[in-house]
Amino acid sequence: MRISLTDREADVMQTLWEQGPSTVAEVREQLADPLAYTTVLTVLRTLEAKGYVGHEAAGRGHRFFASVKQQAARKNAVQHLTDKLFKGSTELLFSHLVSEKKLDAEQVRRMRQLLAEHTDEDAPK
Amino acid sequence: MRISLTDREADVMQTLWEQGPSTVAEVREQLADPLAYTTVLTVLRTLEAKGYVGHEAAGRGHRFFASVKQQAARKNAVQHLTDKLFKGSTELLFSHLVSEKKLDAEQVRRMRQLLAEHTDEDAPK
DNA sequence: TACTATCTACTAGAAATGTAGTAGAAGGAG
DNA sequence: CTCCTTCTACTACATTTCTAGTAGATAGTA
Repeated sequence: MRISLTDREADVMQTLWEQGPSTVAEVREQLADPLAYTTVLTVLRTLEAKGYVGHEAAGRGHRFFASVKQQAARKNAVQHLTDKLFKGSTELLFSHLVSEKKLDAEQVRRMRQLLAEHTDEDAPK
Repeated sequence: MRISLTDREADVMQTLWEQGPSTVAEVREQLADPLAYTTVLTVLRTLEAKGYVGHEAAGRGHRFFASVKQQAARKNAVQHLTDKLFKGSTELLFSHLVSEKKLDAEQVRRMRQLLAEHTDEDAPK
């Protein structure tokens, strides 16, 4: 499934992923920008229409929940970015991250660690 | 300067970065999707209005050129993605790349190489 | 039961995005 | 000089994104 989120939609999905199933009011409280109640509801409805969110009755109102995984959304977004600005090359993106971001020694260490783990999995011997 | 490109704008910028200053017709030829001549011109005008592109007279027509660096655009886009879907954490993005993308041994080797170079620069001793 | 707060459904409208047509200028071909 | 091609400027319009208002249902409260 292809997942494409607008900026605002990403904000809302983020709260659902982090907080779990939530009411409109709960999502609204979590958002950094002050939006009208109905605005949040509209975004949730859009997400539901796109199939990324579902809802169930909860007392007087509804409780919304993410129906796509955060990892899937991340994968799609990274792929999109890679295609559009890095000629489809993950390595190019990686190289950009390493050289452009000012990483301190500790960060580099952790990244090396991650890579090392991955290498071991792929090429155990 | 903050740089935000739409999908189509990114396509056009890509040809300008790769091919250098180009006429509308030249940009059009480079694009993967078959767009009307005027459509390409419109996108270029939009980019110019945003300040990402400039143009100079060239015979009967114009020659357009990128006035922002590809690296700057990449940086902006990566930052945006990181903020929206990775809680602002470059490390989280990195970790996603390493674990989600199926990297072969050779790719991992090159990435380690890149990191190693970076480590040396930052912490020579 | 009447009032008030809370919620959803429906509607609305500005701005951005994506694509393209039309008119008209200009230059080369015959 | 007239015609055809090429190119820009201006206009147009559907779709998506973003934000929010209004109407009406519902449920707790006095």
